This record gives sequence, structure tokens and C-alpha cells, in this order.
Amino acid sequence: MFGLSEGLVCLHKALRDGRRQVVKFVLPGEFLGMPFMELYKVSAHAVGAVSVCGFPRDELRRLMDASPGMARLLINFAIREVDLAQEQQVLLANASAEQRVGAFLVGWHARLATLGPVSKAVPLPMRRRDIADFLGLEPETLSRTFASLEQKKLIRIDPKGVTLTGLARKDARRCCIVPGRRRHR
Amino acid sequence: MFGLSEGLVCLHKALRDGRRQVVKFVLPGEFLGMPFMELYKVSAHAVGAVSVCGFPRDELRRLMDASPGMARLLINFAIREVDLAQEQQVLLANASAEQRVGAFLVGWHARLATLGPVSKAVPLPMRRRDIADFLGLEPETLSRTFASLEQKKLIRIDPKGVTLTGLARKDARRCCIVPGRRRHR
DNA sequence: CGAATCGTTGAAAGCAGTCAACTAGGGTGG
DNA sequence: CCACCCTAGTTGACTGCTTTCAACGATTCG
Repeated sequence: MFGLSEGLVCLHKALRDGRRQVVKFVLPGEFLGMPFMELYKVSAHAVGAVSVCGFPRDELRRLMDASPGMARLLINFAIREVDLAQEQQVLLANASAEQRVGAFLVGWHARLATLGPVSKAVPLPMRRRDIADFLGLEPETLSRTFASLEQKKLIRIDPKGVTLTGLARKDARRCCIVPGRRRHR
Repeated sequence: MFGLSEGLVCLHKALRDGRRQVVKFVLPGEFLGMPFMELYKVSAHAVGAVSVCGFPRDELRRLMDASPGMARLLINFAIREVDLAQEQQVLLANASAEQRVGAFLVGWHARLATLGPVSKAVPLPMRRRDIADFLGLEPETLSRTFASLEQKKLIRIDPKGVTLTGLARKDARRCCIVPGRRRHR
């Protein structure tokens, strides 16, 4: 099991036909995968330089056997993972391209905010294809959606990221939970 | 935390606009939700008659504190949950309607097989809307896809289920992992 | 038997995917 | 330092799958 101390890692599943499903973007302070997963069913690639921190499985197991608190910690981590995955299911199954992108940008901004103070300028170090594969879209559609959001004055496209000028937390909720209908019109 | 001893339960998230995302169908012998999840973020409704078996949280915690094996058991359960959810992500993000339905039928058949001997006749006790919400489709699309699969002699539509006449395990793989392209044509 | 819901079928529209061409950016070598 | 190349990203045109709206059968339950 590994933890990420610096950089950005992209966890994905290869679909054997060349397409990929990006499962998660891992930020510093988060775990790469689940502990004790015998056979990792996801691959990982670094976005830029990273430094990781390994926990030997045996040692982790000893720690867990010794202190029940450790076990509960890992279970709570697992619960959050499940919840995240299910929220992503909701997004992938029910949201339009614009809703997916909006929810991603707001969520990404919120996650970066947990690492330290951030401005409205949101860096996007990963490739367009990574974001597209995360959202279940094609890079072309992602690009078009960015352009559309910029025309609506909701974002501004920067060299290596975007600036949020109209999207707010509520928009994330609106994107994945609420709005009047689903997709289309 | 609850376990299901008889019947079928449908776990879903309500999206506040009337739509739902069905997260999982729970079969006898499986858990409803995750242990220790403070606030369940999914709802559940029974499909037909069910009998559940409750585990008081405190007792479960004592059990876990007492035996490290118990903790590992729960973590392994959580890992499977995460993997299941991620596989579903792959399906929702990348598969066509036909692939989703095919993968669902094969997977459902396989899960029923773990409960006891089953024939090629697969019962579908849940409503069409439940299946549709699970697969991220509309009931109309699901119905059309069923009809299309029947015309291709891959299934036969029975009164309360379907009979698999051409779908095999490999088709599930083909549906969620392989084929030449993605959706469309 | 009637009513209400569920499921199916039909027709039309829209969003995203595909294919293709073009632009921008980054890195390398001359 | 500039020219070149290669990749990433954008934009355009078009196809088509899925959704939407609507009406029609089927089933279940009172």
C-alpha cells in the first residue's frame, strides 16, 4: 500500500481496447488504492513528478492487529471510497457533459482547497484525455464543453487550468443531484 | 448494519429531481450498505418479501476490536464494494445500451448461480425501472434493447425474466472490457 | 370487471461520438 | 537562436444512439 506525499497520480482501468476509465485523481495526503488489495485492479500513472511513501503490507497488518483504532480508520477510508465511487456513478449515469464538467471543476477546486489556500484559478495539471476519461467523455466533447462554459462566462480558460468565474458549490449539487430534468434541453 | 437473509433489496440514491441511481441489487447472504457508515447515503427498498438480520453497531465494534480477523473481513468486504462500484463506473461511462444490458444479465445470472443451481432461465423480480436506473438508461431504451437482443436470438423474454440463449460469460467481458470500439455502430 | 400502473412500441429531436482538418505548444537539433 | 517536428488541443461537419413525448397493450389489484 502506498500513500502519495507529493504530486498528482491518476488511477485508471485499461479497457483492453485502448480506452481507459480514470477512476480517481489522487492528491498528496491520500492513499493509492486500497490496503490489502491482493491484486490491484487499477493502474496508476504520475502526472508530473511525484513522491510516494510505501507501507509494507505485513507491517500494516501488524499495526492493524495491534490497534483496533487503525482498523476502524481503514474501514472509514474504505467507506469514503465507496461513497465517492457511487457519486461518480451518479454523475456518469445521469449528467450531461456540461454537468459533468461543472461538477468536476467545482469538486476539483474544493479538493485543492483542502491542501491549502487556493484562488479561483484552478490548475489542471493532467491531460485533457485524463479528464475526459474520468468523466466518460471524449476529449473533443470536453474541449467543446469548456468553450461553451467560457462563452457563458462561467469559467475562463487559462494556459494550464481554468478560472472559476460563475460556478459555485451549489452548482456541483445542481450538477449531480438536483436540476429540473436530466440532460437534454 | 444489516444483512439480508431472504428476498431482494434495491439500494438507490434519490436525485431530488425524481430520478434515481440504483447502486446495487442485494441478494441473500449479502450486507446492506457498509458497516459503521454513520449516515447512510443510499436508500433501500424491498423487491417482494424480505427478511433482514440486524447487527447492533456496538456489538459489531466489540467484535472487531476483539478479533483482528473480523476487521480484515470487513476491509475485504469494502474492497470488493469499491471494485464493484468501479466496474459499474466503467460500464456506465463506456458501454452502449446493449452492452450494459448484456453485462447486467450475465452478471445477474452469475450472482444467482452463487446462491444455488440455476438454469439458463434468469428471473428478474425487480421492476424495469429499477434495472434501467441501475444501468443509467430509460425504461423505454431498456425495453427496446431487450427486444433487440431477443431478435438476435441472444435471449428469450419470459413472463418474469429472460432466458439466456446466446450470452455467455465472455460476453460480459466483451461488454465491459473489450470490443473493437466503444459505443455506436 | 374496472382502474391504475407497468411495460412496450412508434416517431421525432438532441446530445455526444466519430472523422477530419487545423492550430498551438514544447522540445530537439541544426 | 531559429527551424522543424511531434504531440496535445481545438474546431467543424456529420452520423446515430439514446432520450423524449405520445399512444397503445398487458398485468395486477381492488
